Amino acid sequence: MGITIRDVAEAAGVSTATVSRALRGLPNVDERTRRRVQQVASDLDYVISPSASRLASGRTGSVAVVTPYIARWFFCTVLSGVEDVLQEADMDLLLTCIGDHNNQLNRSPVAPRLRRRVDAILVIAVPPSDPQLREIIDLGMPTSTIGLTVPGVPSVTIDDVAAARLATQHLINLGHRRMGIIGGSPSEAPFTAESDREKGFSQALTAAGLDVDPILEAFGYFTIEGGEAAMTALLSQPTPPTAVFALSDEMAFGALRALRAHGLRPGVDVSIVGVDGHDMSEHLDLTTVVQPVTELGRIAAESLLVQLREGTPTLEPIRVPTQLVVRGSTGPLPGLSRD
Amino acid sequence: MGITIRDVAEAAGVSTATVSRALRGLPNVDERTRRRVQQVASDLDYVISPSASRLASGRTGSVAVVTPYIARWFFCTVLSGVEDVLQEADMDLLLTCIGDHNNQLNRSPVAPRLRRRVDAILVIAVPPSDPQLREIIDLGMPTSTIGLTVPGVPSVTIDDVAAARLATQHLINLGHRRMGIIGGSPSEAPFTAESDREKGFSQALTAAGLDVDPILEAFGYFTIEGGEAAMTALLSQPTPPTAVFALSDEMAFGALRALRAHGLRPGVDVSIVGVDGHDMSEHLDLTTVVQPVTELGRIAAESLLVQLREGTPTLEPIRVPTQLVVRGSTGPLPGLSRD
DNA sequence: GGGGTGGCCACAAGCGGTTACATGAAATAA
DNA sequence: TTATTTCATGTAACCGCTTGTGGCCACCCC
Repeated sequence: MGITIRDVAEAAGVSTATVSRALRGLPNVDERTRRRVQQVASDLDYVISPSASRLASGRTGSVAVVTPYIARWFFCTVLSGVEDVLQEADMDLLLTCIGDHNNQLNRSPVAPRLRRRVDAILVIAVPPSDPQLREIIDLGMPTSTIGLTVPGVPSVTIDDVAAARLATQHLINLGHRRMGIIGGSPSEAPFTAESDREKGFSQALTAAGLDVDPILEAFGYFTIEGGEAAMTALLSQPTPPTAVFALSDEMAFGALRALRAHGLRPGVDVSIVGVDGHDMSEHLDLTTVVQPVTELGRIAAESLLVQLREGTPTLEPIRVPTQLVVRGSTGPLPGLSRD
Repeated sequence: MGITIRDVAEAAGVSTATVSRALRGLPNVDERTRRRVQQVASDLDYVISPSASRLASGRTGSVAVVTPYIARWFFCTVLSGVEDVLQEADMDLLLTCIGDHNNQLNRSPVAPRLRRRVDAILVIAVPPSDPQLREIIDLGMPTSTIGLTVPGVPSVTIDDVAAARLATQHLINLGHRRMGIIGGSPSEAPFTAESDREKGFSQALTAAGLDVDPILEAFGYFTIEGGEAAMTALLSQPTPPTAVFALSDEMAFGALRALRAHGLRPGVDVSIVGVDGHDMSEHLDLTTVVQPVTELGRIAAESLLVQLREGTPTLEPIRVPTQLVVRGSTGPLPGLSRD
């Protein structure tokens, strides 16, 4: 039922080899021949068979995106940037989830789902210690990571340490001294972002001559509910923090909610700052360090395409700048004289 | 560099045909032979070449998901359900965006991105009048839609009319009489959900003997900002509504924000109800009609797989039940005597 | 014991492209 | 003029799997 390259060749009066070259824009084809072939192909409504092309050439023309979550803001936003670039480049995007997506364990080997099916792989924000990540890297094909850095593998991230410092310094500048932090999870399989942001927090405090009080750290597991619980825990301290740095906006949303539940006003009684630039942060009036997430995906996809074309990976991690956006959830230390 | 079926055949002392049948679980293979082949294949770390298999069999083993947006709650949540099922079924998921994703126009033909590359297509919530949707249907391959219904094409949706009735009836039951609605956009290319929900709204009002006042309809374009603007417009009426039905949770979020900006308390001064069951709705204390979005994707994928296996599409639309979840954003008509 | 009847398997012809190599003509150099 | 490139195109051997056809053998039934 399908038109084949042979039909086009016949109709154009050339060999299939010429049709192949003409349609793919290869050199050594007479311009008039090329145009004739293109015309015939489009008249016949010819569509190349990807399977045949892939089999013969060894290239698949597709890129896999591997992610631990699909239905979470950061991940689907990255994905959307990636999709945009890949579509532009006429590449297929093969999407696959690993890890415990949707709270279900999914630890089946990922390599068989990828081998021989794609030319390159893009991995979004999994913990560097993830065994499935190892599998992927061991496949030895062009790979790039987004939101995490693995030595020897190209990556695109923000400078998480700097972002956290920025957020924390903002709180320090507002006069806060007793600073809390809402982390991801207690050390097991941390994301790169997680440990780096904690590091930045500590650095900023230390630089300002402040102590890092481990009692003021709670864990929110990067969810809203978790953030709420963490904030509640912090508020139940004998001397609660006056300002809290949440490692992600979603946890900060939960924290805001906990504040409200305690009758405390964000930015007045307690300040909260997040990291992400989540869509909702503006609407919840959250101060946050914005990272250009769509761009992260776009840049990673683009650099991967370059790598595919040139064969030379960009090994130095690509760092994308962030920006502090001050909103109502942060304010001066209560009782601080400002007149 | 890759191990081929020939290597396996040699090592197992059988023909490639037998290897092919053995590994795919086809009948007419001796159990002992099958086991031997499987053993050899796994010893050799053999991975079948999808391109070759596709070329020879004509089946691609992949399903396309076509969506107008990736980074929006409804769409990525559906996608995650779809991915889950497809992965389980060992099918590749080819993701492609159409329409104006990320506010950029993208009206390039979608058929060439799909033809010969997938066995079936899943389309998420595009307007039924979308020309790209026509293209897809005209491809004539197994197709199913999620969140919209096209005559003759299998679909999975909620009963949008009923959902809207449910929401509206809830407001009526609370004593509200002057009801506003935040719609998508003024009539041009409406989503199925859009027109159906408007219909349900009208039905409920009419059934309660109330008028549908066109002045109390504003448009929010399914975004938070749009919802906020729409609510602001409604509030500027000489006689603003006491309760508003928003066609989506995201628009309802915007409406809540507009209320707050006007110093009005949701559920006390003005009631707001949405549709979706968005992740954030609980945290924003929004009353909403919850639709099981992940399930929508899951069910659609499953029925598509059945169709692929049996060859018989389920033509009657599959309707998934919804549920009204009452939260703080709706309350009795202000001034209504309740003692 | 001859003619089914199945079960298991090998043979080999595709599937629809890509690409190394060959060819021949025109252009250029010697 | 002849030898040498250069360019456009054709030839044909794959790429690695699937599947229709047919062979062989064991078993069964009259």
